[in-house]
Amino acid sequence: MRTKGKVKMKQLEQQRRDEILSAAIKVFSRKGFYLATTDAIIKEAKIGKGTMYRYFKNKENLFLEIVLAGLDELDENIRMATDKIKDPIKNLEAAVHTYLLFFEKNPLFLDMIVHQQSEFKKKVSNRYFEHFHGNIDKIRTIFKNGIRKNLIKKNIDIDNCIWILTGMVNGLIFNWHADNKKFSLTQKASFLTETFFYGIMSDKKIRERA
Amino acid sequence: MRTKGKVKMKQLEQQRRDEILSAAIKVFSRKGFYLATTDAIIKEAKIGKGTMYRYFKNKENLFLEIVLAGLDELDENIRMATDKIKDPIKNLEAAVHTYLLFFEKNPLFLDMIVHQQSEFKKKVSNRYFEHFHGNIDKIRTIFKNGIRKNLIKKNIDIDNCIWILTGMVNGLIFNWHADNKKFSLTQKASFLTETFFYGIMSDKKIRERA
Amino acid sequence: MRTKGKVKMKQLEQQRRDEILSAAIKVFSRKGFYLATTDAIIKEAKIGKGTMYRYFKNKENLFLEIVLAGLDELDENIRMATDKIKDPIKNLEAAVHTYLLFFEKNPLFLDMIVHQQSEFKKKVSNRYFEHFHGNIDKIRTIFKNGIRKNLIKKNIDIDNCIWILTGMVNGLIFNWHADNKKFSLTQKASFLTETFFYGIMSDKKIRERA
Amino acid sequence: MRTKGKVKMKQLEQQRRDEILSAAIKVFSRKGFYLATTDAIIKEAKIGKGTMYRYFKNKENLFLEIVLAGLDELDENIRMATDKIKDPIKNLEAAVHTYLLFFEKNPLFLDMIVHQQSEFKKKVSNRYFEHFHGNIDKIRTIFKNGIRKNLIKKNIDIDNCIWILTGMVNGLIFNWHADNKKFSLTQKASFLTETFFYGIMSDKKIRERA
DNA sequence: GATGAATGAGTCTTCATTCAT
DNA sequence: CATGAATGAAGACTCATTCAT
Repeated sequence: MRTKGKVKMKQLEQQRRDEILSAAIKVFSRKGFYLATTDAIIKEAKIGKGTMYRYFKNKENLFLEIVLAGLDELDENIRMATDKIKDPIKNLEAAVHTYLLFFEKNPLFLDMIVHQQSEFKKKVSNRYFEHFHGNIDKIRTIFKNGIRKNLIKKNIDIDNCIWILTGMVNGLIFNWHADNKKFSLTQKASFLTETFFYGIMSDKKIRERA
Repeated sequence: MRTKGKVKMKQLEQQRRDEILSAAIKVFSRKGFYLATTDAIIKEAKIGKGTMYRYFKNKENLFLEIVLAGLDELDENIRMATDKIKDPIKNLEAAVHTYLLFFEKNPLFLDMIVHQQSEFKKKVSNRYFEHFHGNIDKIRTIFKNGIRKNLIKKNIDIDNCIWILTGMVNGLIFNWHADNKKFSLTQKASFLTETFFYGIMSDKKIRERA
Repeated sequence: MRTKGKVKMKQLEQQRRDEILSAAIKVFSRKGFYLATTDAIIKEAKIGKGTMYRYFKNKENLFLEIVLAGLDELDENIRMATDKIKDPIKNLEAAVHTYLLFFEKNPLFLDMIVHQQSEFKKKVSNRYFEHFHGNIDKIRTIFKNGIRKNLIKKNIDIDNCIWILTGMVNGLIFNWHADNKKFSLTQKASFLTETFFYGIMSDKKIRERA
Repeated sequence: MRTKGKVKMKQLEQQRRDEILSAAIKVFSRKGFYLATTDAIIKEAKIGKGTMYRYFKNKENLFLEIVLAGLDELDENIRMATDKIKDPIKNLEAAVHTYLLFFEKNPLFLDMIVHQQSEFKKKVSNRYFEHFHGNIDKIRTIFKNGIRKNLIKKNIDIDNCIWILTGMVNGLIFNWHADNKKFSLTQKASFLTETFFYGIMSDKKIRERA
């Protein structure tokens, strides 16, 4: 009985915690950390100011807990998805799929991490993608030429190619930044394009496939 | 005469502008937008508060001008580097190289865009890269297996492979986010790994190379 | 029976009250009124928040009750100690002794009344007693001179003298403050030193003693 | 010219500082440290919130500066008043007089240090001085008896005596508290009354005076 | 044109008090 | 009756922006 009561309490507390976390994710993803106000969070969670501080030490901790919990879940998802797969290729495929799936299923989580500010961001990113889209047309033309000249696979989806290539490049930069710029970006450039063009598979494997 | 005077003024003004921009880049890259104070910027630029507001409407505008000027320069660099190159493959290679070179030469610019906060960021990113590095060991093992089984090119640099793969994945996600999540992430997954493994080149081209 | 039950309840209630008071004294004396939190008090008393508010209207009342109870006890002690003593001198001596004894036995009670804050207080009082102790050395020298010149009793304890003198002065000020500054401080100055030097006894009494 | 300008600026700054200090003294003395709000202080000083924080790091620092400046002034006053006085008795008399004069001239300063809260304090101190005044009548009677029995000087002002005695006692307690209760209160009791009754002067000096 | 003192709206955070369980 | 989760009023402090000199 007593145990039950305690469990019930814990459940209620856990539920309340989750409600706050859920509200915080919404607000953080909409506004980013700095523009998200505690007022907005408690209003979203429909609780009083003090309640938020009962469950979380402060705004920063609340944010951190969300991020860390997300990363833990992502870890666990990948671990489970790849645990039993012996074939290295399939293992990587599964990991990549799970990783992407996580962000697809938790779009707010990604927003939270990347977001800076709604209005502010728009101004930057609008202009940023003006820039990108302008170039993308050029890149598209280049790919078309490559295909026409039979350099590139015929039935390939050009837009996919572009996503992948720009993803590779931006991702490399992001990794470089996150790794405190320890390696040289440009030294990786040729390897990057080499991989993009020819992949990483061995000749034998390629021949087998053919 | 008057024109000359005006030009001189303009030059001085331009110089003053550049000094402020330079100071702002330093501060923004160190602290991120929200933790960078106007006080820190004017102190770095050795000017008065009012002067900053003579040259830039407000803090946000100052930040935007830096970003947009950077993007313009990047655009121009790529345009110049690729202008005369007809071969699509070489064109892409040049573009990628120039793109990476820009961020390598302007590390503060990247910091400015990505940065959140020194201490705060550390807490998130430490944990974030714990997560990453833990997984990277696993991935490394997988690659070794792939090489041992003659699935993957023998002399490949595994760490480069990992940088490229994680870069592809994170970059795809970043593009997806920046593009307002219009496409499905997981639907790109198989194409991503396919490209990573086999590249985008046509069989003919591959044979020629061989 | 019912009466007995009630009495029992009353006893329990009284005991509970005393426990709360005792806990509150500890916390108030450690932290002072404003920095003492109700949380700290109920934790010290090992009771719930609501219970405290059952027994005391609010934090202020709890504090007041402690002070007033203390003063009542002090009154009672003095009354009992002096009740039967007819000789005015001895009566005063007994009263003073009892008064001092009370604070000596209830150091927390004094802390409660005087305390401001731990850290904060330290900053003030450190500096305050720097000031005092610096002067005390000077005063000590003066007393030594007085003794050497046979102005002051030979076997007197100089430090005691200083305690008494500074006590007289600070106490006068404290009384003046507590009495809403109705009298003139400096007009009391000469009477103060006169008393300190020659006491209040009549010449006859002094001669008798000699 | 430039020097003058700078001096003028410094003067203006100093003046502004003094205005804030003056306003803060008023508010702190009325309300005590904890109940004094920064809002009340800036309202009293007729300045904006930020201005206060331009001149003082925070509320605590503002308070401390006032106290420490007061103590420094007090020190200096005493030093000047006693500097040239060789006679130990007269030196002490001068010091006591100057000390009391300082608090008489700066009643708000004393309030600031001693104050706790307006309304709150009243409740305590009303009751506290009920207690005192009740006893004071008793003490007055005792003194009258002492005079009637020719134990105490005939023309003495009884109320002065009481002020001095209670001042001695409370002051001793205050010193004891401030000195972290290192000595025994009651052991000082007999010395206290002895001094109160007979003073500290040598027999020779007393005889001379007679 | 340059300066930096002044401003006050806007934030986070605390804590006494209440009241449903 | 006891409890402690919930509340929100209140307060300290920051910092982008303005404007008199």
